[in-house]
Amino acid sequence: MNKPTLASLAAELNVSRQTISNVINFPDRVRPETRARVQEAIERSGYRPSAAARALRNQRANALGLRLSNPRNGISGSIMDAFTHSLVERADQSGYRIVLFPARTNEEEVDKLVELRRTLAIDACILTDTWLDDARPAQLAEASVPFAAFGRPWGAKDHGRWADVDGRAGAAEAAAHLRALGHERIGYLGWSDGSPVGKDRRVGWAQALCLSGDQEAELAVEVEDTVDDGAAGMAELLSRGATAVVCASDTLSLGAFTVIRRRGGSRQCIIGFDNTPVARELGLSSMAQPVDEVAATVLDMVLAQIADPAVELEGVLIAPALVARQGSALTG
Amino acid sequence: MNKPTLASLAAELNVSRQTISNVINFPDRVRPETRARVQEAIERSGYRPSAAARALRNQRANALGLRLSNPRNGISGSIMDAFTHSLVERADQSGYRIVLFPARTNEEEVDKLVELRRTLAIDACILTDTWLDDARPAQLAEASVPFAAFGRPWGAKDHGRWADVDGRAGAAEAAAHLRALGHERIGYLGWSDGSPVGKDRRVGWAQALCLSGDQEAELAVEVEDTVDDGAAGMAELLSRGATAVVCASDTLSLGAFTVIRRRGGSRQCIIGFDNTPVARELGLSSMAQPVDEVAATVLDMVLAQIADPAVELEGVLIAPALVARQGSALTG
DNA sequence: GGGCTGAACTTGAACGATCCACGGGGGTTC
DNA sequence: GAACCCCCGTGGATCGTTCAAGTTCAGCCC
Repeated sequence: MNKPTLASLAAELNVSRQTISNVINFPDRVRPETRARVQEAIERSGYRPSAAARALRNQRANALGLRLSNPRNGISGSIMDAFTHSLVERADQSGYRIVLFPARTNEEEVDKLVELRRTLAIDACILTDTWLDDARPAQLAEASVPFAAFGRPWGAKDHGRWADVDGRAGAAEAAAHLRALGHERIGYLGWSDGSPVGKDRRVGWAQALCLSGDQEAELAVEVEDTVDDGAAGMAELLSRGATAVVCASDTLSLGAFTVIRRRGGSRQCIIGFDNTPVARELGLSSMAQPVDEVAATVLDMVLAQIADPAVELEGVLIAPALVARQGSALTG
Repeated sequence: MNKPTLASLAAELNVSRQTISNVINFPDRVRPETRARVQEAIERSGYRPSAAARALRNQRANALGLRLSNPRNGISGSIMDAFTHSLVERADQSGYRIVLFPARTNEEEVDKLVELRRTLAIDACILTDTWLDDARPAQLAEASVPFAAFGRPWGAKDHGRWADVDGRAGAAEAAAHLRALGHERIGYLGWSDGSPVGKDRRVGWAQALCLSGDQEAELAVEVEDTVDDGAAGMAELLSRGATAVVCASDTLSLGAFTVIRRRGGSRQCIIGFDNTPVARELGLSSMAQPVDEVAATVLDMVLAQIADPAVELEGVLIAPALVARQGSALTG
């Protein structure tokens, strides 16, 4: 009834611990008939190698750290949720577990990561929500904690260990789609927080439409990321003659939608960002972030670093995909 | 530059490993001046005890397993998100980490939990999304994996290791609130999936209003948990003379809202469930689930079991709280 | 037949923290 | 002053796995 160990199994089978270890880790080092005998015993006894003992001996935890980010700004929180899902699933397939931990600030996050790494609780980590001049990559590199980030090193020195969504290309595609629908004055409804992500999306929209500086200033409105502000911004854009809009988030596109709807317009003139459940439920078009590809990429990056700490990597940009919707009979 | 260990620190300080270990784990066993000297050295060198070595020696991982539940049904996914947040934060304060893992089915979840437990990767686990005749509690008990569940053992034998939200009380409070606002025909917009959670909420609504069987049948409409179905259900309820509605979810209440709004009604006659970001953004009232208390309770329960595997526990019901909103100037 | 090779398996020694039995010094008690 | 206890601290053994260095033995060649 006690947990079987290498030693107890070995005694029972009259072979050495090492032979059993080899059957598990290097099967071809063992003669086929011995291997079969050992494997049978493993199955029968339900033996599982102790992760703790392995971690101690190999100096490797087979785990990755992930900060549980702060409750997200409203509706758009679900991107991180989806990203976490992909990451956990793919990590699992590579034999890695994800360890969650809380942190209120970036400093606390780095402290905890370094601590987790020292204590052999994780081998590497994944960063999210990178910001202008984010200090975390440099600090982690300093402490030689392998990492990869979902998000560019905006402004900071390029460390190459990141994957990000190409917001510029996404906004450009959205704008082009609206133009293909026949719209000639297409507005941009963005964030006033000065975030690099927001600026990037705005540039994509302006470039796709080949706008002059004056035109861009006229057709872009930047507000806080709330439904109310989105509605107010949309009203403003309509008054400036826009007939369609590219939004920096689904929160804003929801606000825009409330205005369009009241005036009897079609929801097809709005394209949001992130393809959240709300957009799906309301039949609003949105740019879907390729979180699965991003998760796969950052995972590959940390695994590569674990295998070879000196490996050189290069950042990767992945374009989002337009999910065009036409609403539903009832709520249309 | 190498990682300090107990042995290396001990050699440097001319004390034994045990003394340092005592300073960390049982400070009062060591003379104050020795303690101070050791603590200083710990700070200076940045020494951290190896979690792997500890786990091996103590047969305890200081970690809890949590299945990353499947992408949730639309808008309401955020409850689990909030619950996870609370859990991670509180576990951290007790020195426990949360290990995420994916599972497609309940069987796979149990298998992985038993495996994680065997390999000493976790000490216990948290279950969520309990369902009618859920087999997981019995299976985990069988494998002697300590656990606690967010959700009652609907239908199954009461194992006592759970905390849940009292949906019945919540729906009753919502109904009473609407009546206090002067409504006399208050409908219920619920799920057609036959879920025990949904039935429970419906019972709360009916009891609070002292409805007869006929009245209940007339004023309750059950549909799928989508915005469109919610809108259709609300239209039906209005045609039956209802002037207000208690909804089983914010998804449904959003659907109901689209109908009420089109007819120029006030959003105050709608109360949803889960207090999701969408409800907040749109100024809709909703019953907020006390996820923080639930997380605290289940955490206490697993810690108690880790300390004493034979401990007897009793399930806990916690009432949700009404968050009354009145909309905003713009979207009102 | 001596020596070499390689396959198949065994053995001892880590990894780093904690438990346990014990030792030496100092004080108390009879 | 001898027996006893308490406090502080020591060193060995232990948790379960894997690495590195053996050992054994069959097969082969000159």
